[in-house]
Amino acid sequence: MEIPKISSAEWEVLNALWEGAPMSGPQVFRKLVQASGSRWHAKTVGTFLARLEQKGVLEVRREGRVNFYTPRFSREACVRQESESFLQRVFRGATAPLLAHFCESAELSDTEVAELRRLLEKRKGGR
Amino acid sequence: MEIPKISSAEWEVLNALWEGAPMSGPQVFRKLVQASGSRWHAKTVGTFLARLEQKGVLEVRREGRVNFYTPRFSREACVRQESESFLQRVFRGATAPLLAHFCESAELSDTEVAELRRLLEKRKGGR
DNA sequence: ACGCTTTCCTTACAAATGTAGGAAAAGCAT
DNA sequence: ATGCTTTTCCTACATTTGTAAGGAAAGCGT
Repeated sequence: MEIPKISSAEWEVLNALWEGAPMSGPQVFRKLVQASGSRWHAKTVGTFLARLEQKGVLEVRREGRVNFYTPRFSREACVRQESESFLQRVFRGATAPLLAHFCESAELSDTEVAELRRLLEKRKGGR
Repeated sequence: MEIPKISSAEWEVLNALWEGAPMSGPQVFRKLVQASGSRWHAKTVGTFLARLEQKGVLEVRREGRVNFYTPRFSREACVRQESESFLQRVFRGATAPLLAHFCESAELSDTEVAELRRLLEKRKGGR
């Protein structure tokens, strides 16, 4: 259940896979190009997929001569882990300043603001 | 004005320096031990300091045989840069889900909750 | 049956990162 | 003066990360 360290490039690959896994190498590659005009060569994406499998982050199912990859960990679990590490590293564990920072720097729609206020409301008085 | 990429270990060193720079190598080392029971050898901390200077992140003033280090960039500027990169990597640029995540996972005092609600309030209707 | 295309697997290599050790210089204690 | 201590500077080395190239195998078109 230990989630290995996921590098920056690997996050992009995973982000592609979390919407729409299982995907083959070329599918992931095309998705990355589509989604974010990926700067990587198809071969490079292949390397990332192989490494993620090595690390145990992806599961591979072979179909004919094609590999299909699926994340072994949920996006939520990975987000949780990475967020915790970010919180410690950059905000020394203090969540309130982190929230303040993103509240101030962000573009938020009125709807989003309302939603967040509701979330905070709920915690009122709860630990 | 370009802030170089700062690694995880380097962040810890910088965090020490931002409270109480300028500091000598040994001072930083002791602070890290004190503050977070640092796992690093004094030599290791020395390497980090040297690298940060190489990268142009720290300024050195020599006093006798001792080096005193000071960050060249404000904590705020570095936090801004790192936060942006985290936002893109993990939340694909969507601030609202990020806020929601930390709102839910955090321990927040009533005072902090109130403060944050005030921050959100202020943005109501503003971009 | 033969070559083109696709997909994978193996290997490569430079830069960044974590983790120090050893030597050198310089001051302190005696 | 001499040796112990402190602090820096240079060097080292394994691992991880970014970035692919080259060759192999297998299916497709003719």
